[in-house]
Amino acid sequence: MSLDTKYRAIEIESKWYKYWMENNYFHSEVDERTPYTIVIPPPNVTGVLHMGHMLNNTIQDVLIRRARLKGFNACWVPGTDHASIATEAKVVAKLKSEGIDKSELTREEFLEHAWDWTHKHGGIILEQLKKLGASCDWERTKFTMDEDMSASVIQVFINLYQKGKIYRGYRMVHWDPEAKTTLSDEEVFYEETQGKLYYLKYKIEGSDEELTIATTRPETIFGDTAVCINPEDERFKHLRGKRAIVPITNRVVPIVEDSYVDPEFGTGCLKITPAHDENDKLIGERHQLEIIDIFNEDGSLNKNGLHYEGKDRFVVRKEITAELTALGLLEKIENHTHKVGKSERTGAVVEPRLSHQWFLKMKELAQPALEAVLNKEVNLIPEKFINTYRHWMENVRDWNISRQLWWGHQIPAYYYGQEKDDFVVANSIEEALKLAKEKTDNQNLKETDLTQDPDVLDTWFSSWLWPITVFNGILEPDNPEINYYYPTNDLVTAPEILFFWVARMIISGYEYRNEKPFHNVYLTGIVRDKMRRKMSKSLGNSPDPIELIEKYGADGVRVGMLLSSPAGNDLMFDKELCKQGSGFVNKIWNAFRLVKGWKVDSNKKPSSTDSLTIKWYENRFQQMLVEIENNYDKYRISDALMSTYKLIWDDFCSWFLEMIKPAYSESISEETYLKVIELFEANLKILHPFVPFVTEEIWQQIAKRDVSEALIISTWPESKVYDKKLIKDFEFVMDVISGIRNIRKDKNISFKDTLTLKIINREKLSNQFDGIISKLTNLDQIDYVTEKPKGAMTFRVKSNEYFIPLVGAVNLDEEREKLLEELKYAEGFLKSVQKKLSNERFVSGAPEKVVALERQKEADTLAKIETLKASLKTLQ
RNA sequence: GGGCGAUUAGCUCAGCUGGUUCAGAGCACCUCGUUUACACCGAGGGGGUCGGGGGUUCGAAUCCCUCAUCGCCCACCA
Repeated sequence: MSLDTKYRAIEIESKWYKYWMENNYFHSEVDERTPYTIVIPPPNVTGVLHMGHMLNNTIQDVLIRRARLKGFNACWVPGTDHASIATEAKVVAKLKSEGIDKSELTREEFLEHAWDWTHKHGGIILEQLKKLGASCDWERTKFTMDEDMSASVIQVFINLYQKGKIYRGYRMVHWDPEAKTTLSDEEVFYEETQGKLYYLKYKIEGSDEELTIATTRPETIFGDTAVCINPEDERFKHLRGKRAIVPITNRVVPIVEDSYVDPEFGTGCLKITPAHDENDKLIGERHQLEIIDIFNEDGSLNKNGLHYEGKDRFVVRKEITAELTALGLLEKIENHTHKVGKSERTGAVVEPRLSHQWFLKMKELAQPALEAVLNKEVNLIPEKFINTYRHWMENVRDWNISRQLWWGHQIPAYYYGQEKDDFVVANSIEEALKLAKEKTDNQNLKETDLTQDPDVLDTWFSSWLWPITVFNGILEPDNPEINYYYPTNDLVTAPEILFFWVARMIISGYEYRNEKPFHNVYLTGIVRDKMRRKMSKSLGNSPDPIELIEKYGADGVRVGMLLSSPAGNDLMFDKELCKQGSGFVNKIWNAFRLVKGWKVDSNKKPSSTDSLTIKWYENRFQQMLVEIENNYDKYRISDALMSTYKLIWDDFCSWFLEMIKPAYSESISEETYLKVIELFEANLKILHPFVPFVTEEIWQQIAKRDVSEALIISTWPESKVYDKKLIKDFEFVMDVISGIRNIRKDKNISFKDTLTLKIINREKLSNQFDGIISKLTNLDQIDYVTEKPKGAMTFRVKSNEYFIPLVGAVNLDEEREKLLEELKYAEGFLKSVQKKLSNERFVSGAPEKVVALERQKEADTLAKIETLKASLKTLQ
């Protein structure tokens, strides 16, 4: 049976994934082993896989597979997030396309549609993760709106309310007029926008004087309740205590003084619209100004907008300009670039809006979470994020947790009256009724007198509990699962959600478990295209991950993703990387094909060179293993991969297999063969986290394995001390081989023609390597000599000289030229070393070790120069 | 406006507390190659005054200052 030259990823990958699933290797139960836990950053339930997920989950899978091999009870909990705004927006859009408006539906009807949508599209992303090879414990799959998850969220809300951490406030919030909901600060992004500065004239009451005010938003004049000047500003001194007339509305408003006003900007006076600007609101509070809200929920003007009622804010901005011009109240318009806040979800320009919202007090809660990161209780990788984290946590503001949506966890507050405080917080209407009766002392209250707050909680208010709730640690804080798996080990996520999510999980961890949620946070970079643009659907520059997998194989894509993604650095993704990845997989496959094709002879005794070669690779493997482990320990996953890659490609394939493989039509001794297989298996183990499929395939082809012997659950190689001297000797040998190959190349001598090698062995390198050298360079003879032979090509390794006699092929001038060049370099080098050594201050100032090293260099170079000179002489 | 990190080969990046892992890796590039695992291969090779300038030091890619460019975070002046 012969194997394909090309590895066929698709069939093989689905075969093994199925096998792993059937045998439940991904599943974890509490047992006596040490746990190693990762909770997945739950993707949006109706989302599809993008490159960011690919990167993220590849890293998680590498970590979890390695932990599994290392004997930990590895548990990777998957799941999805209900993604309140994003999902609701999708459902609304879908309904709209069917001609249904959300406002026509009752809450219940809408939710039914939303659940339909969720069931239809939910979980697609998890199926895609399976294609990538993600070894999640699928039995543990969680959804943030599962019954127990929801109950946990509600319980936490009630608990925080009872602790006085949650309050209801009338605050200026970011309003998304398209989604008709509040946004948190984090959900708003600011974009540099070319806008205009409108100079409006306000008449002064009882005079002909006009006051010009610059504004970017002329449509908000309907909400103006004051005009403000700086008290220090001499120009407006005479206006103190007077009143101004707002254009169009002709409302008379006071002129107030506040140091907030920058006399340098615009005209030095400001119109105050407390309902629609955070700063204006603060000024309004200081001067007890009236608040006039002029907008509807969708960003159109309400009745306060007079004849503009019902028109969109941007339409009004245009039209009002015309009206103001007609009235002669528009002095001028200037271009003005400023940053405009937009909704991350819908892209709509955010409207500051006053409304009743629920808030979580953050200052105190954040304290332990801040300390945990500062004292490395929780490690951020890379560390550069600690600073940003600290900055944010020290300036944390109260968290607006209510959203004017239906899809999500409905806030468990029940209103029984019109007054501000006429509500109770409870986890059921029955309990709410009981509490309301107690609070009001009114035993006649009925359930129908109560209305639950229509708002739902911010999505992050459920995901901030994720590491706890996936193990049911809120409802049953002492259950064996949470006690065993929590705190989790590593969290792998994007730096963009460091504050949204990571910081808040740390906060809730300390609040509810009195313990961090994870030891380490690995922050990946953003996946960008070659032009450094963030990969996004709208730009259309993101490849479809599934297509990539189909083209390059999951193993290939995994390697491609990891080849260039140091923690915290953005990844410039290029399909070429996947090509390199699949090339690597193919290389491994072909190495197996080679070994598999050998004729094995049980009667043959292993040669001494074979034994030596095996000994070398065993030691080299150990040396590289140290490096690989080291990279993992520092979470340098790309480096760990690169070290593994080089070990397999260079050391194992290019050197080891070439050294060990039997000559054409010859057989290999069984003992040697078994050793090679053993080493191959060790390779497979360390490769497995990166390329799980091809390694399992080869593993299973090497021998018939029963279910308890699959590679995925085998054991990571043990670290042993290794022989450095042997490795050094082999490096030397490799240099010799390269030297011979160079001569073949220079002289255009085919590999088929044998050569004779003569050696002046000053380094006393053992002749036990001769077999290896002649095998890889096709020598017919090796002679140890003391005199340089005539008419030979030559090269040196350290002070050893190697000669290959070639009749008529040696060009003496060329040789001399080369030698002279080498000599020149050596002499220059010597000069620089000696200069250093003759510097009194170097010798006395530098550490002894360094000086000794320089002296060694000097001696070595001197010896080399001698050799070169001797060689030159023989050339004369 | 405030803070943080960057700038090393054509590209993506390593270079820890200043001195043989000090100028590196992978890819790309160029040359050569039907050596019977692999052209998703093999053997070679070119390529950087470590962003500019200054300083500290016997010695700087590495420490300090300064300028330039880029990126991120936070706040936001109408």
